[in-house]
Amino acid sequence: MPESTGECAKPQRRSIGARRNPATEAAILDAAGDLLREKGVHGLTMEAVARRARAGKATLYKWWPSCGALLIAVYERSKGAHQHRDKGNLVDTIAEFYRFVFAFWQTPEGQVFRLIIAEAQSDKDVAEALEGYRLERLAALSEAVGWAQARGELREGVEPDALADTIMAAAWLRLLTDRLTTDPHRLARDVVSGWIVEKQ
Amino acid sequence: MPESTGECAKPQRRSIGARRNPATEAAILDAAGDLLREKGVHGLTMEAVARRARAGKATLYKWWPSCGALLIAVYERSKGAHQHRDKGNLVDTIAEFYRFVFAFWQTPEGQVFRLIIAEAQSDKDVAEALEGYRLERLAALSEAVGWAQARGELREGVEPDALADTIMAAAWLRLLTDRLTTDPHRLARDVVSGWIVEKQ
DNA sequence: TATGAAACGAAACGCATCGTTCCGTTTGGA
DNA sequence: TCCAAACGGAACGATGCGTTTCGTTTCATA
Repeated sequence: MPESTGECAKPQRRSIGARRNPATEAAILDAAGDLLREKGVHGLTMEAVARRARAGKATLYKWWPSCGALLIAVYERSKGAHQHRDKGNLVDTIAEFYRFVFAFWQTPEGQVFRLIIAEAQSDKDVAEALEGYRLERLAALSEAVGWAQARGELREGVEPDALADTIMAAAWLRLLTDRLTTDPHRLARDVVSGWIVEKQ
Repeated sequence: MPESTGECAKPQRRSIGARRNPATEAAILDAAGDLLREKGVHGLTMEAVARRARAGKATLYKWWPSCGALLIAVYERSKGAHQHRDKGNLVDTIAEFYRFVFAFWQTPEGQVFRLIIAEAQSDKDVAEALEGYRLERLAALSEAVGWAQARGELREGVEPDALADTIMAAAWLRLLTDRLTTDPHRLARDVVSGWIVEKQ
């Protein structure tokens, strides 16, 4: 008895002429995302994605040359970009940031991010995409730190970029070592409060 | 023409009776390490290791049930454990720590560590081994921070464990984002100096 | 001294995925 | 009108997977 290949009830797509079919792209990314959530990284194979999306493997390889490219595309579709808001003091601002990313990273969509980091350690293309995303988020975080600095909240000589790097490092370590249940506010205090000017 | 399978000139080993052959273990770990260095993670397959070590796959699977287990074993053989030494002040102590790990992580042996972190994101056994190692190193680092605290160097309320976590996070982030050339002393200052009591 | 147990290399098994290559169909754009 | 490009589908050989079987070697036990 042939094994079920998952949901294939969708009406089969066809070429819509000499141009890319958006429905195909969507179907493939949907399939890839589902497979990731259901079976983890090792379930994300080109074969399985093609089967599930009812797409030809040639089509898959044309647009996403590798498994890593597919991984990136899946993440790009669902990545959450935290909009930093100044909570009046740095600790609360960073705590809010930690609260957001920890919550997001615990969702099926967010779980993909840790796989991206992992894949980046051996896939140059993924590493490049990750680096771009990291710098983008670092800039946003650094800006938030800058608000505190402008307010005179920070000790002299503190560089927002360096502090933002440290803040981000703490978040990544929690993600990679399965500690996303860390209390966000306490972590923010442990990482940041040393750089705040002492109250008189 | 049959393709060369690498160095197989070694005299073939045999059973030495009803006990594990140390030469076999060494040959396999050597082969695994070489493959890792030469071809990266994707070059580390059970097939290739067995071929290179002139070992049976059954032997391989008996002692290392998975690729992850092999990865751990390779790392365990060569892992460097930094012996923290108090340099008189925390920044210098941590700078020395960063200097050591960055240098080690840039060696072929040390490069394996980033692969371990990557593998741990999808392999439970590797994650467990990594967590053990992390806690061990965290304890050592925390102890070094404790020296500074005992000396009265730290601001009140600083918890050595939390600070050590932050220090380690900064190191991991540099490893995972290819920034091991970061200046160790400057990084130590950026991460740690906020927690030092202000000089009068 | 005889026998069983365990480790070893080697070969083969069926299965899955790889990345590529064809094919026939569909349809937009020149 | 016709070429070009995208599409699904099927097949290709190659490779790794994890397991099994075989014949061997030698230690440990009886």
